[in-house]
Order: sequence, then structure tokens, then C-alpha cells
Amino acid sequence: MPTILDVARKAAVSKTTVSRVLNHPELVNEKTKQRVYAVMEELNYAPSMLAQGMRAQRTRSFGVVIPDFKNLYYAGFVANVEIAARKHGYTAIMCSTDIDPEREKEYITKLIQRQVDGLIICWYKNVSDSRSYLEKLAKQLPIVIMDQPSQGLPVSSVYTDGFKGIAALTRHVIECGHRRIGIIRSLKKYHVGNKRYDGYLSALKEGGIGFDEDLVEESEWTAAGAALATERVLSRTDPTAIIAVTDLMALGVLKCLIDKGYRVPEDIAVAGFDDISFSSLMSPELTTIAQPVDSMAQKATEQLIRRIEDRHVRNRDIELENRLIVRESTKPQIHKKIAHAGGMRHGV
Amino acid sequence: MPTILDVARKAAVSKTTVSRVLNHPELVNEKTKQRVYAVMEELNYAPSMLAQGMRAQRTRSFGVVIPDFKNLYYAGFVANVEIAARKHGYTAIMCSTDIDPEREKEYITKLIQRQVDGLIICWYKNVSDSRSYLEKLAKQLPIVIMDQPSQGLPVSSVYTDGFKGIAALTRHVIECGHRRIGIIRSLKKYHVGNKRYDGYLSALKEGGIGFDEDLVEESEWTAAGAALATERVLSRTDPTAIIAVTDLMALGVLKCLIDKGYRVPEDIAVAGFDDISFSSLMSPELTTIAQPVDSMAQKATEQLIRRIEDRHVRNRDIELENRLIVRESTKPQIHKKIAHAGGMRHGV
DNA sequence: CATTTTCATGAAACCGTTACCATAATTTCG
DNA sequence: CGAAATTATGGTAACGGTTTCATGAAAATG
Repeated sequence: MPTILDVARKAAVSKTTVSRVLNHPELVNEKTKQRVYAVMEELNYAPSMLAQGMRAQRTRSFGVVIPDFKNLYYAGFVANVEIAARKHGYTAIMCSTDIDPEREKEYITKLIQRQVDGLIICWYKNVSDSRSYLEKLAKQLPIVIMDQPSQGLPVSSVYTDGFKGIAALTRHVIECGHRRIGIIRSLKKYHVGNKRYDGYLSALKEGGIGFDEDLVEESEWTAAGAALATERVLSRTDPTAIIAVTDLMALGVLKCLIDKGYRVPEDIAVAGFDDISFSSLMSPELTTIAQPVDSMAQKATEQLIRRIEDRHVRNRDIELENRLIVRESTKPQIHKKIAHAGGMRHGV
Repeated sequence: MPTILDVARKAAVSKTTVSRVLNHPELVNEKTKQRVYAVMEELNYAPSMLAQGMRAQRTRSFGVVIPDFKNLYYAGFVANVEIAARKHGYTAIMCSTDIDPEREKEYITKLIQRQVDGLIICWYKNVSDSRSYLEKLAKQLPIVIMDQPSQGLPVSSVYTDGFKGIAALTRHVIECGHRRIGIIRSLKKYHVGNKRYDGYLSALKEGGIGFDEDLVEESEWTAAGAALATERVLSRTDPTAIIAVTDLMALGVLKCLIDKGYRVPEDIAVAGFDDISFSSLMSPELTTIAQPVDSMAQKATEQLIRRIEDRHVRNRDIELENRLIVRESTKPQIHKKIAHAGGMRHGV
């Protein structure tokens, strides 16, 4: 790798001049400048970001900590963060923790050692539970928390309201005529899942539907877990609709139901949350709550970079609207025949 | 951020000693060592990797260039790369290029500026088409190419044989009794897709089935593209099976068929390639060729790190076996009734 | 006890870059 | 024409570590 000194020698100038050509070209004599450019080209020189970072005390990079690359919600998120980062000349360093708290702190420490200028963290627990840790962290560098508000912590945040989301979804299911509505919720330790579950409870109450704990099951954030949970619900009672707190889990619900011979939505309606790309590829297509991942990623990135570049920019809680997307999996009974006619097979 | 000098002053030693405590603790007096450790703890000191990297001329990090985070095949890949990297104390910096060649080179340049010690690249074109570029690159740092052999280039590679894979898949479909087998291939510019297509042609020939170009359509690497391509095939002819060169595309095929009222596999069988997690969540579950992503990621990472840490390690072409996974979407006609009995609905 | 060995520590150089300050050469202006 | 301003360039320090070499003190040896 050629260094600035190699360029300087070859162009018969000092390294200061080479540096100036890059950073303050207007201060350099035209001829010299051209000569230096030519040598740079020839040696294929690019300044070392390590040295630059060391000198400037900033690296134009930030860390992104997510639970899982294989989860399409986060995959969509990091993809959009990357686009936004690139637009501002930053590099995003992505880490996935598999919801392992130990690995999470390990990665954050490592990112700080790498002198990232900021962090975007998708925290799955309530941030309040890590208050002192986050407070210490926030003193060191700007932080954006995803998927939940900052709750008074000195960080920025970007999120949609999962409570409102699932409440709207539940209302929609109720409007479709369902009264025995099952829910596959996440394990209780996950804050984001709890908020969504609360939305379900609230909408039931508002709709005058009594709570039945037989309709509730917990599951890991996986399709397989949700499928098992669905079996447990079905073994106890007979819902006419089942809501899952993520689309991935809803796919597990769907799989379980179809394997058992239920028709969806005729026998049991299903709905999810996130609007991952596969939701519209399923048959039936999945009713869900869409989070605007692209603008969430963009807002998070931009807010982070603003705070990095101007320490006076204040932390903000940025709430974005999620939105109900009604698809086939909750088509009301009334429409059944029409839906069927439209999907009539015409074979070979 | 505390520096080594802060620690040194507080512990009343020189920074040399502090450094020695970290790197050669056996050379330091026990009492001094304890004192230094205590101060480190107190100040929450961690050495700056920038400075270390600068001095050591290596960063214990490497770049991973993939086409798309949102593609589950690559998502699985990067997740496993990360695990392997972590095990060896390395950080993987992930970049997704959206198959934009410009962005690809831009990212690679940036990664090199960041002084990554090596690169894992998922190249979608034939590496031979970028021979001179890759040769120059390989002079600068160790490189592992994913999904195709190195073809004489000075790089390592990890791949499965897509030709053999689709050939085996096609043979399986032929054995199921199909003779009119459609294929949704990728655009011709993608080398990996072309190899798979060739496997289809070879198996047809071997099975004594004449080639019919009406059965062939091109598509982007997307479900939506494949769905449209499927419509074009169906408008021309009547296949009894359709193979797609990726699972994602197979989902598009499936969607198109089901929307048009075909039963799968009774009317038309479907098969894909990759075994992404959703393939076993679909109804019907998708027959596919599984690539061992986890061991591919692990081998790629380990080979890269070996080459980074010992420049005498030689480049290797590592071919792993893919394997046919037969699921519902290609159940032979003979089994139709049994399959149906098993899936009989028992409603509410 | 004198000499050699071992142990413990520190000073200085270096990695590649940028910023500050100094200085030489040229131009402008009174 | 001489002083002041402008232009172009270079030397040096600093960023935060690690390594090499030097040195002084303590311990081991004959």
C-alpha cells in the first residue's frame, strides 16, 4: 500500500503538499497539483482511514447492532441504513447478537474500540432495564435506539407504536366479525413484544370482548415456535382468528393451520406484524401492520449523523406511523364466495 | 475516551509498562501489574484499535461484499461469517451492493482504505470477466470468492456446484414422471445462474427429453420477476413442472400458479435452489437444493483468516456438496391421494 | 566481594495523516 | 524602488499505541 510519503517523494514535494492537494486544493499551485494527481493515479494511492481517523479523532463510521441478520425485518433495516450511510459518506459496521446479552455488550465494546462515531442499537428489552449502562454509553458517543422511545434516556430513538399497531389490527379482525381471537405473543422478556400484546388486550376491551387466557400462547420469535404455540392454543380452544406479534410467527401459525387442514381465512383468519417481503408472497397473502422500515432506517441514520457532526443537535424521539395492510388472510366470511370465484382453478 | 497515557499517569508508570501489561504481562512485576489493572478497570480503558492497527499494519477485520442483505441466502451467509469471525477475534465489515458494479468497486476501495486484512466477495458475474481487476486486488490482500471456483485467479474460493445441483434436481423431477419441465432462469449476465441453467439442459439431454425453448424464461433474481416469467411460460405452453434457479424465484412461481388456480404439485410441480428458511414454511413445502451455507461461511472465513495470518498459506478452491431436499412441491402423481389424505382438513 | 545474570522499567522511534507555524519567492502597491 | 501583501511550500508536532534498545537495581554465581 503506497503512503502519502511515497506520493510525495515521487512527485518531489513534501507530504504536507500532498495532503494539501487532497484537503485544500485551492491553496496549491496548479502545476504542482497536476503532478501530484498524476502520481496518485499512478500509484493508485488512497489515504489510510486509520491514520485519518487517528488524527481527526473520528472515523466516519458507526455501529449497527441488531438481533439477527436472518430476520427479514432487520435485514431490510440494515439494507436501508447502509444506503443512508453511504449517501453521507459513512460506513456502517453491522453486528448481529442473536439476542445474546453477553455478545451484545462484547460487540458494543469492540465497536467503541474501533472508534465508531456513533451507534444504532435495536434493543429488544425495555431500555429502562439497562438505564445505567446506556447512560454511561451515551456519554461516550451519540446513540439511536430503534423500536422504542428513549424514556428519558440521553439517546435518540426511532420507532412506531406497536401498541397502536396491534390494537388497529385487532380492531380490524373484530370488524371482520371475529370474537374468539387468539394471539401468539413473544416471550415476556421482550419489551417490543409486550407492547404489542398490550395493544391486543386494549382492543379486545374496547370491543367489549372478554379476555380468555386459553387464547394466548407465548413463543420464541420464530415460525417453528409459533407453530407449536398454535398447536397448544388449538388443543385447548377454537379461535376463529389468530394474531401473531410478527409476520415470521404468523407464517408459523399459517403453516400449522394449513398442515392441520384448516382453510385460511375461511376457517381461521390470521394476521401478523412487520410486513416482511414474504407476507405478500404467501398464499393466502398475509394481513399485517407495515412498519416503514426504509424511512425508519433513514431517519435513524440521519439523526445519528447529525448528532455526530454537531454535538449541539439535540436528541429526538422520532415516532413514525405504522399502517394496517389488509390482505387475503383476514378476508371476512361474507366475501368468501367472491374470493373463491376469483381464485377458481382452471387446471391443465 | 481514556488513552494509554491516562492510565500510565494514574498508575505512576510509563505507557510502555501499561502496554506491556496488556501484551507481555509475564514481564511485569506483580504489584505493578495489579496497580495497572486496577486503573484500567477504574478508567474503563480499552486500547484504540485505530492506533493498534496503525502500528501493527493490520486491523483484525475483513470485508464481506454481498449483493443484497434482504436475500435470505446472503443473510444466512453473513450471519455465519460473523459467528466464525468472532470466534477468531476478527470483525467482519458487511457491505451490500445491490448488484451495482459501481457501488461494488466503491465499497471495495473503501474497505481497502479502512485497511481490512482481507475480503470475501460474492461475485455474481463470472470472475473471469474481472480478471485483471481481481488480479490487481489479490496482490494487495487475501481474497475469497464465493459461489464459483477461482478459475486460475490468485484467490481462494468456496462454492457448491450449481450445475450438478440443478442437474440432480431436474433428474428428480424427471423421475417423478415429468417431461414438460419449465425453467425460470436468471438474466444471462449472471454467471451463477447460467451454470445452474446448464445443469438443467444437461439433465434433460441425459433423460432423453428434447429441448423446448417455450419452456424457458428469464427473470430478475426476484419473486415478482419470476411470477411474471411464469405467466409468460404459461401463456405459451403447458409445463407439468417448473424449476426456478433460486428459492425466492420459486416462491414467485408458486404464487403465480396458486393465484391462477393451479394445484401444486398435483397440476404443476415446482422446485427451487438454496433452501432458504422460508422454503419449509410454505404450503406446499418447497423441493430444493440445499447449499450448506453455514459450513460455506465457516470455510470461507477460516480460509481467509489463515491466509491473513500466514502469507505462505496457499489459495484453495473449496467445493462443498449441495444436496437435494425433496418436499411436497414435487410429490409424484402416484402419491397424490395419500398426500391428500394426510392433509385432509378437519375444520372447526 | 566482584562479576555476571536476571528482572523491571523507561525513553525514543515509528505507523500515516493533518494542522499549525515558518519561510522563501513572487506580486502588488505607495 | 522598497515595503507590504500574497502565494506556495516545507518542517514539525500530534493522534495512541507497540517495539527496540538502554539502563539501573537486585539476585545469583565463582
